Amino acid sequence: MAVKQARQATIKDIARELGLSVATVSRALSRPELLKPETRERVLAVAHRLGYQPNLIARGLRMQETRLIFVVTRSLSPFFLDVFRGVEVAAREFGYDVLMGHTEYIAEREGLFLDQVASGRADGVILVTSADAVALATRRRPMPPLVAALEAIDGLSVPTVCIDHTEAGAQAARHLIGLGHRRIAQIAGPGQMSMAKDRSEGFEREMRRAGLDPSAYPVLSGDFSIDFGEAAMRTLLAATPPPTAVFAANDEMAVGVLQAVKQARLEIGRDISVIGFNDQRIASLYEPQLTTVHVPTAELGYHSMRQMLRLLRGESTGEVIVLPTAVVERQTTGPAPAERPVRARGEKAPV
Amino acid sequence: MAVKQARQATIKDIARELGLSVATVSRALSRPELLKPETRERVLAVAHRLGYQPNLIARGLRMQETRLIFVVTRSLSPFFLDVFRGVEVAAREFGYDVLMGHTEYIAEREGLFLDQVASGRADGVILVTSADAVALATRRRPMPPLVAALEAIDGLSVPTVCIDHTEAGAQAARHLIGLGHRRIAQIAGPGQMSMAKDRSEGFEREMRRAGLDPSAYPVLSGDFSIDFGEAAMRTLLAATPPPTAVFAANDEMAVGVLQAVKQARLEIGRDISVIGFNDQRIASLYEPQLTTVHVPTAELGYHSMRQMLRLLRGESTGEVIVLPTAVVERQTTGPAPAERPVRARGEKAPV
DNA sequence: TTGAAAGCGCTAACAT
DNA sequence: ATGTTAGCGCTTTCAA
Repeated sequence: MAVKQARQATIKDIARELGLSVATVSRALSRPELLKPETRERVLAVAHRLGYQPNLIARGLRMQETRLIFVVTRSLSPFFLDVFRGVEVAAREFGYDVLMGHTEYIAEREGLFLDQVASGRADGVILVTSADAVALATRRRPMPPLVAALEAIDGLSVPTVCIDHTEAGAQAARHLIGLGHRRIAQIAGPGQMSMAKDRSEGFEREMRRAGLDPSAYPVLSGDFSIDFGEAAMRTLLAATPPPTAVFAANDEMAVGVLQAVKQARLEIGRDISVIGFNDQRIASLYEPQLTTVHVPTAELGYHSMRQMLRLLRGESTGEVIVLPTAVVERQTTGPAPAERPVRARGEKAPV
Repeated sequence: MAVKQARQATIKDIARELGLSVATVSRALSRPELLKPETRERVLAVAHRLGYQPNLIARGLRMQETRLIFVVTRSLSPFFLDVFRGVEVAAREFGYDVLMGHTEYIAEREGLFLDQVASGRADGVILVTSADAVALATRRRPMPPLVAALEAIDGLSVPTVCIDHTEAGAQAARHLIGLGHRRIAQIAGPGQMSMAKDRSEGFEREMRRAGLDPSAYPVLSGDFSIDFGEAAMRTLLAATPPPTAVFAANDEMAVGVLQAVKQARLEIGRDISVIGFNDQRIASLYEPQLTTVHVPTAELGYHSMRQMLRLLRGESTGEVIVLPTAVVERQTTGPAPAERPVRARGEKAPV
């Protein structure tokens, strides 16, 4: 007696089996208080026996909502994972599901995720760092619920949860300058990313304020990879005189810098100070432990989801939340080394 | 003239605008060859102008498929990310989408993802490491399309793409033994994870084969974290005599081991050899670079997705694909240190 | 080549 | 307290 049971049970199956209407079965599942307890029990029992699972597609079609949010990142680095975890916490609090997708730095794939929302697969997307606002907004009517995390999307006014990248860059500079460094180089992020530019600008602004020339060393623009950091540092080390301190726009590049410094047999934190950005796990894991600008990743995610929820309820528009950053001082930065005196501008050489 | 355009356009809107039936519009979009070219063009033009996006929910309801696959992992470690990337490659080749979710080691959350499939949100799930087969299979009728990646699911016969964890453990042991080590300790993975047990067993089997006692040192069962590895190693270092080589069941614990060795001011690769497992990025990044058992993560993902596709077409059942592993020798293992001679069993002491 | 109509599984008015 | 009915947006017979 091969019982054919290949199909998922539906409320119709349950209704038929009990001689009830589908409406009653639906109510038993979603608004049990409306039913006579006995009926409710009977329905639930059969539902359980049949292994019933509500068809969320059908429900979504009817309700016009999925209670699903997509988190879209550019890559799958551990950094974004931390943001995602924060999103999840908030999502779970409010009965939403979250799934993660990534674009591999292909700008148009951001749009594809938005289309998924337009297609009813999710209620909204949290975009952690966006590439191309113009392409995003164009040809998308209406614009699906969208919140920007980590950085604002240029030219697009959507709820945003970010950090002040400019100020964070300035913090890095102040740390180094406060330690007495004057020959300071920076390794920036990708030139097209506005958050990379902001960090860079904040950094340079602070250098100028301290009377230093931010272009004394070439500002190398990297791809956030360890390899790039290493190569860049080799270049910087070849300068005469070499810098005594380096700011790398993320921790991975900073690790590359450290590798190069080690290879050059210089002492980290003494001959050369290095500060990173993000405070990823590798920062405290690497040896020596990396001084870096802490970014509250999980909080970024958490508040992004909260904003999304508000947006979905029609409560919020274009609001910007800025989370604080701070330098975490560990082992890779120290006082500027004593040196044969280098003249500051306008200062006279001793006789 | 505030144009109200809050709703996504539907085929109905397009049909109305052109005085066509929804059927024709639908065909223009999905089976254009059936239409008079001119009509097709008109439909496409309006669709484009209205920013039309097909409602995948509705289509899914009708077609009973989503072309979406969930990849479910226990945690969001970089290791699983690599597997996910492999899945994506295969998915894209065949016009599927993939989204990633994780269970935070909560066994029942695996079931929730399966329920999502039963609920029509996705066509199947690729489970990268499963906790509880029994709970998984119970009360789920019919069983949604499922493939196991990385390890087989005990007691559940589903398509599987894995490595031979037992053999991989044996490879680690052979490497150490081949280097002349005889005082070898191991730090195993979580006791409930069968893949952890398998690695452990393979390792011990090989030790016995070489006449060594695998329980000479306590086998510590950890949670795959760096901290555990470090603590475990401190324990092992306190033994007299301490081991000259250690096998850690993943790279993170191995890194913890290395930290402890450094703190003890012993030389890695000379006083103590350490071998890890997985060959994650940190393995080649850490200093010194970690010798480890390479696991083909991306391939694991890629083939899992291929299996899923086959399963969805009704082509495959219970097939198991085993991918090869191999020791990658780097800097943390070396010849066993010369020592005051320790007698092998039955060997006479010199007079 | 196109249209009418049914139906995927569910929920919510609106009856009763 | 429960049933009837319409409809979410789409695809697909079946007819014309």
